[in-house]
Amino acid sequence: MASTPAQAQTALQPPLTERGRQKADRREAILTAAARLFAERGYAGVTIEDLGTAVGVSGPAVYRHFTGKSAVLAAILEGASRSLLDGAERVLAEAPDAAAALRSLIRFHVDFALGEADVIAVQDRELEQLDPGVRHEVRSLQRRYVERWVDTLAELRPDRAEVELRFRAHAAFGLLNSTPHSARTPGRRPADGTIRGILEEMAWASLMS
Amino acid sequence: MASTPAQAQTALQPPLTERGRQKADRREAILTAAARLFAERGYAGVTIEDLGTAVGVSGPAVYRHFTGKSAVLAAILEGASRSLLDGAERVLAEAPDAAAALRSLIRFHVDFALGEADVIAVQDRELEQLDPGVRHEVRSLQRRYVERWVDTLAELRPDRAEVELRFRAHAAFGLLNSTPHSARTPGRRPADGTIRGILEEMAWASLMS
DNA sequence: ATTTTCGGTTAGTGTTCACTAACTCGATTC
DNA sequence: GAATCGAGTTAGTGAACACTAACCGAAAAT
Repeated sequence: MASTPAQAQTALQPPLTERGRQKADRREAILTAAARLFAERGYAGVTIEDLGTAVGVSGPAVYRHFTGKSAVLAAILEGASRSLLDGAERVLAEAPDAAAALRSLIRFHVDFALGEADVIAVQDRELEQLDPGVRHEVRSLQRRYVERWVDTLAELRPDRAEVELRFRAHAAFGLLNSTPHSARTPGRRPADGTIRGILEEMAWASLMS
Repeated sequence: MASTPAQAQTALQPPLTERGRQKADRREAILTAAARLFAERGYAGVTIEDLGTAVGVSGPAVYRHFTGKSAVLAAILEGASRSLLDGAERVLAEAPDAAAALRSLIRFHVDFALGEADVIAVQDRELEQLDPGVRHEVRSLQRRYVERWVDTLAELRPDRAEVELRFRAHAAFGLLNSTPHSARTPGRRPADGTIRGILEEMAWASLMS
């Protein structure tokens, strides 16, 4: 998951002490383990005890890092949507034209979906489990991410209505986010390098068709 | 529990009596309501009491129709995967050539995804919650459905490896099944007729690119 | 007309689980 | 070196919930 988006949950000023660093590490470990477990068994199928055990502490120790189970989910989803938006903006800033921009957006999203498959699976499935406040925040970040795609698409296809472009972007996300799903099914897949190319090709073709 | 893999949903011999018909109706009502609720709040977020209330009875009456909560989910997912497979076979039997077959498969899947959005959402998300026996059965049905797509694609693109075609089919399902997801987000969408055309176009373009 | 069947009811029961309480002990601070 | 802090521990606690028990009354079977 990396990035630790902005301020979010890590203390405003992480004290540079030994204990402070270990605490930050453990927090990160919990988030990684939680993403994997939530992706595998669903948010409701994972207990606080499971989260602790997964990082070598037991049960209530998790409350030293998060105010509750839903806060863990919130941190994962908020981090993911923030990373996505940040990445899109970084990518767009460097693109010389709209065609290159779309190519880069697709490539970035493919990288994210393959690299953070657990997080993607959780984001797709457990949005409704969030507390209303955080859910609204995550939705807002996601909406802004989509708008970056729509703006880019609008440059390439000014003939199409914005609602259609938005709809197409969502469909493309469904396509690109399919790997975390099918990764769970035990079917054989092409090699990782090959997958990347296929996904990029399919996404481009579907969006520009 | 459950462990009624085969005959499952419709009774072996639906007795033509009054009570028998009412029972079948109620069973169907529970399944419909359950699909909607599971799609909205997730399998674990719905109680047996909720299921009863949704059809006007209360709580334990559901056990007169299903052996337990997981049996309700099993009936939904088994019914869905069976409908999909049956539909694909019906459609393929009538197609004059591979191109028409793929067009029909896509159209059929779009219809299903738009018509049974709740079921699709549940199938995507709650497969892991099934008891192992039923999960295996559903997986098997899904696999056979995918194979229909792969066989059709293989006729059209004999140059491509089967693993690639299978992977592309999965990605296309992600694209086509995105509407039940985005239906939940409150973004404005194109009219229903328009959606159909766009999805078909995108799916075709991505598969054949 | 009598008996049986069965879909419904309300009232438990046992378990699981998020979260809290009280305490421990090494690292940090003074 | 003494005082404090805070991340960890184990032992509850209370609520939610899947499922069972016991009963009821109308439809179905005899």
